[in-house]
Amino acid sequence: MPGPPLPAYNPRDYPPVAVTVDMAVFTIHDDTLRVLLVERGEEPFKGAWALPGGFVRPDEDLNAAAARELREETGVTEEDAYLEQLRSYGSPQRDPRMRVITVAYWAACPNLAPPTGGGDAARADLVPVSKVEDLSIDLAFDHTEILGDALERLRSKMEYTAVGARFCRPRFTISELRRVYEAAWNTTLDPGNFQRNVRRSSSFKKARSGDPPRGHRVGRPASLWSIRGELSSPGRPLATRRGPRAKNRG
Amino acid sequence: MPGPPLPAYNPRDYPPVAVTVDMAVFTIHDDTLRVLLVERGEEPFKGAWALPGGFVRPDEDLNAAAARELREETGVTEEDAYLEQLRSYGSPQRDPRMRVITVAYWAACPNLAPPTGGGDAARADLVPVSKVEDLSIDLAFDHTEILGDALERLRSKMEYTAVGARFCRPRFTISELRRVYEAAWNTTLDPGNFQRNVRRSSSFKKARSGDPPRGHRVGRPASLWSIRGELSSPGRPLATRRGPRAKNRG
DNA sequence: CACACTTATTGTCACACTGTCAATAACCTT
DNA sequence: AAGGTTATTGACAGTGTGACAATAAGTGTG
Repeated sequence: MPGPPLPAYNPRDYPPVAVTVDMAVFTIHDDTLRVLLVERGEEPFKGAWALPGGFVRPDEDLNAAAARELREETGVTEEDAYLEQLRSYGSPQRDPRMRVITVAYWAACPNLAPPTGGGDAARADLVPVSKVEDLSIDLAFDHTEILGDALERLRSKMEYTAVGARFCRPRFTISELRRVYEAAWNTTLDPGNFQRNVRRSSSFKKARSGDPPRGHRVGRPASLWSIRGELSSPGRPLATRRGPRAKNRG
Repeated sequence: MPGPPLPAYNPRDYPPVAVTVDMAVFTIHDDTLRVLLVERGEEPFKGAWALPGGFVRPDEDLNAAAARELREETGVTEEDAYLEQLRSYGSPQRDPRMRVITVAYWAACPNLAPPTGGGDAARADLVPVSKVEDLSIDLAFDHTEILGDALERLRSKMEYTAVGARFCRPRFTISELRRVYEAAWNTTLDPGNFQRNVRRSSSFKKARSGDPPRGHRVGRPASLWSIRGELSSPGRPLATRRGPRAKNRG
């Protein structure tokens, strides 16, 4: 927009910095909140699990880089998932090779399929987040911290937005949604109260009809719901998170 | 931590990227939420207002860079203010000179003094955020967007943390705190209800005694309060934000 | 000093929202 | 048709909230 010719910066005037994007891709599998991890093939941290990520390309927007990583790693397009920037991490020693500043993103994907080990040389897996939270698995670089921050953001965002529904397919039952919350918060929620809150929330609407939700068909069939508009809408919480591990019933 | 020698990256293998820190420094002055802006002395956007900021130094952590900028611009040390990373902005064209990725921070400062125009060549001022929100002032680069995001974060964080108190001195009256909320949310809050909520919140405690709060002494003198522990504590909201501009009374 | 005025603080009250738990509905299996 | 399972709706007590009234404790004035 500005008119006059600009003095170009000489890149060598500035210390070399690399900028990467790292992604915490979450999904619910087997009623468990999981994150996609890849095994590092090279030093440093060769053999350790890490969040998928890569360099931001010269003319690529940060969101575009994150969306590209998500697509490359999972095949999931930006349409089908919820993608949000978390924050950046830039401790001078976080990568022993050079100064690397990483912009962390997190994503919520509907029922992601566990990666087939066959494809790449790089192993990838959907790991229950509890394995990282209880330190059974130690991630490369500062990825344990990043994942912790991403989890905190995910869980808290589920309290006051409808983002939890992005773990479900476009049409879902209220029970499916409740199980998402139970998995993410590692808790148990009262079905009646949850039903009441979803029904009252302006973020959801009952689907006109729709396919019956497949699966083991037992009990009264549930009606299908979908997200109304953009999920940014606040509204009341669908449930309140007590402690990270509190149980209501059972 | 890893043992084997590492292949050093050749910086020239990666496109030149500069990493900066930009700060939205907020304070309350004249019962108005204001942000510190500086006037640009060079192209691009010469003469336009911009958020203060600068390059991240080679061996400097991001938070350290933000704290340094805060100190350089305001003299306020990290101790006296609340400082938090917002997010990063990296659109390829956001700076016409070269690829610049900026990590945005925001800060809440207690009663910052308006900069004395005398010192630097660079002019600086505490501008009411409304001037930027209603587009009376157009900021350089993508700083209008950054400031908008920072405002949203500040306002929403005030809902469920005690961060508003960081705009006050260590000891403050409940009314002072209420006026902070009223300025930040551009609204009016019921003094009785606000009092009740502060009293019930675990984030505050009544100061043993303390100096009387100076100023125009009229009306019943108020008792002094301070923050208890770290303000991250959730607790109930001190007030609920209706619309960005809703009024309760008056 | 009593009075008017201002801000702080405490109470009241109706109403909305929440969690607990019971009752009904609708389907599947035997 | 009976029993089992999940979905959905209700009933109820307890708690938090907004609106607003009442009281407390100063300041400044005639």
